[in-house]
Amino acid sequence: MGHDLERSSTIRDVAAVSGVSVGTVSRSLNAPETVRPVTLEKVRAAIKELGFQPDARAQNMRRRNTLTIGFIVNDILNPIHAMVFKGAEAELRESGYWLHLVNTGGKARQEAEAIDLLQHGRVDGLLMTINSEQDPRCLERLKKLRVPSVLLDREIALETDAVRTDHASGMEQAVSYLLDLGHRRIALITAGTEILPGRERIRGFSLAFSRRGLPVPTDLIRSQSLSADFGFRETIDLLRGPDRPTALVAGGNQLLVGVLRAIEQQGVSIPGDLSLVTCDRTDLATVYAGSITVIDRDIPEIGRTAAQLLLERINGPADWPARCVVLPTRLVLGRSCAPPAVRRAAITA
Amino acid sequence: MGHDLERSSTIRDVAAVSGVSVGTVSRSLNAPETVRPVTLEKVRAAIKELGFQPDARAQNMRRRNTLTIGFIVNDILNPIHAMVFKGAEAELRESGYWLHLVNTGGKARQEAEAIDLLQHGRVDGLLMTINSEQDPRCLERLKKLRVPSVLLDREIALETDAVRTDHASGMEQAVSYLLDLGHRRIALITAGTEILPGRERIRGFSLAFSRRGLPVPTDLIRSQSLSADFGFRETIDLLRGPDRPTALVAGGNQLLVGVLRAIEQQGVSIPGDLSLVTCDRTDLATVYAGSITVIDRDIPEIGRTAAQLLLERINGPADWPARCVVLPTRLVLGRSCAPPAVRRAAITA
DNA sequence: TGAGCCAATGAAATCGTTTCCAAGTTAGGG
DNA sequence: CCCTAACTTGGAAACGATTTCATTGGCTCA
Repeated sequence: MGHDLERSSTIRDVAAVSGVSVGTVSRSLNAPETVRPVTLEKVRAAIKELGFQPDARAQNMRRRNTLTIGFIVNDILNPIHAMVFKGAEAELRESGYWLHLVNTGGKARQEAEAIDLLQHGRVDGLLMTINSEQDPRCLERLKKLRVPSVLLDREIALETDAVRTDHASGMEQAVSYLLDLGHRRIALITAGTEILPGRERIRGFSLAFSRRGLPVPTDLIRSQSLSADFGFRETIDLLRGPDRPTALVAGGNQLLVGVLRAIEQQGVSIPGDLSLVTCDRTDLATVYAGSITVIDRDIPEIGRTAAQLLLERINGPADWPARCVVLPTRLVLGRSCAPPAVRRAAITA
Repeated sequence: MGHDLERSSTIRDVAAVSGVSVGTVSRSLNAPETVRPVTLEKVRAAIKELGFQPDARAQNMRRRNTLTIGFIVNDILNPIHAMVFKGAEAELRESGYWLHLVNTGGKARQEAEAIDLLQHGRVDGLLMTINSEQDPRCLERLKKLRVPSVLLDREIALETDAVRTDHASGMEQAVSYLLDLGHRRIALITAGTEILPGRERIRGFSLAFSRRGLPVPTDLIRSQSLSADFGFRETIDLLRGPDRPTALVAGGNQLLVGVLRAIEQQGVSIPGDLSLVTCDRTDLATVYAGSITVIDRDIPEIGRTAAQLLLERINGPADWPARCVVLPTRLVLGRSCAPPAVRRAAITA
């Protein structure tokens, strides 16, 4: 390996070799237009000869920044988060930033800890999908945050820049589509109301019914978690229950995994026995049953937008008011929806 | 937001408040057993009063490390990479390290650039899945790498620590299983031979045939890329071709996406018309057709192992010889394989 | 030819820690 | 009671860059 064997050269070595002062070397690097061409040439020759590259640690120290952004996320395995990350990274790398990725597993303690540790000179800014919107420990940390930050698809009781998605409209549109097809027993499985997407999706779901003067099938709303396990459990329960739904909306891409597992296990045919809508166009959603109807959104755009907000906040004046960008959704039809079959349950209703 | 409004307190402020020298404050933090209990108490009180936390930039500067590891990867959206990341992160965070995640998109230029820029004090070590095993630019960079590094599932012409997977055995086992079922026209779609997994999978594939004295169906080997698009194209081609295969191995998890897309499009039934085996247990693989038979491996373990190798390298003597750990695979049966249907092609054969 | 100005450069301070060294303090043994 | 050894502590020198300030030198213009 041989790393660390010979000390790497410093700006002082370059100065010595090129016969100028360290200040001049520094200026040659950071403001070459202020140094005489002939001097610049000497310095550059020395730099090349020594293979010099400035030490990032020393630069961070002196410049009082790190060109690093912290990206705090529940689970990078979730393709949504990975796509947001990619969007943000593409944007930030252009401005010379690196990303610290921190996986919290959604646990409040880990989240609080991450926020804490990333302070004090480790990062210049933060992009985060905090799951514990109400957790007092996290809120306290966030309140005394000393670096700019952007919150992704979450809402907290603080003035913070944020990028959100209009989940409510998307859900309303999807449910309206199902209602148009003739469905009434429509089920929704989604996150708990402690996080924004859960609240918004339930709001959109209910709105679609109430706008038409129809009663909201509250017995079919299962709102607790975004995990595949929860999706599996609730789908089984819904399929086994009396007066079972004719349509189901998986309100989360991980939930879909559980929902489909249950559907496979129960031998339910899509869209014959059950119409299915999901959120976010993942591989699974595009492949299964020849493609599932999906409430789609431009995920990388979330990351890009967040990155832009953050950069503006970092470079702009500190006293700007907090901004919140809400991105749209659109319904992309697949082959997973059809009018409900006329079944006993439907007739007796 | 109010960031950066008041300068945060330094170790000097703490020293002033507690009435001791900066050296003592530093020792209170880093070697509390060497400072008198009563002094320690004073210092701790001052720290609490001021809300002091040491500046990471200055620590990095002085200690000549950053407690940061670079993780260079093709595409974090690939669940395999995300899982490896999680495994590595869990391990490294325990030792106090953070991870810089860099997405290269697999382009040699980006990879070379990432290696370059992460040098010189930005990270203490590197975990990477370099795609351009042969790219001269990358090789050159890697050769003069000044930080410890571990290569993931790749092979380069350099002495480097590495973690690999025994793809060949896994593939041989899978193909043997298909041969046992009676298949002879078995197709393989996988990466090009410029990267290790491609070479190894083809080797294992061929081995299974030759061990039984059977001719290797080289016309059914499609080795070029791990992308979904390639999987789609080649599957369509294989299905349309004369004497079409009765079994197919998707040699890569992203390839599977394309393979399934083609299968859905062509209305092929699994396992009725075609037996299917894939690599790595992704959501798609566990859900589709009630679960696909898979050449499985413990992915997080790759990350954990790599992290351990790296930590040992960082803390150990610099002149250890390079080590290479090869992790095993195992075949997990799903519902995607069956004996081949007796078709015209099979009869004439 | 000399005053004045601008551009280019060198020297030194600085960023906030850690760490080395020397000095001061305490305790224990003779 | 003194001497030595072992603890504690303060002061100062790093770490490697950036940046300020002062100086030098070369020009221009009167």
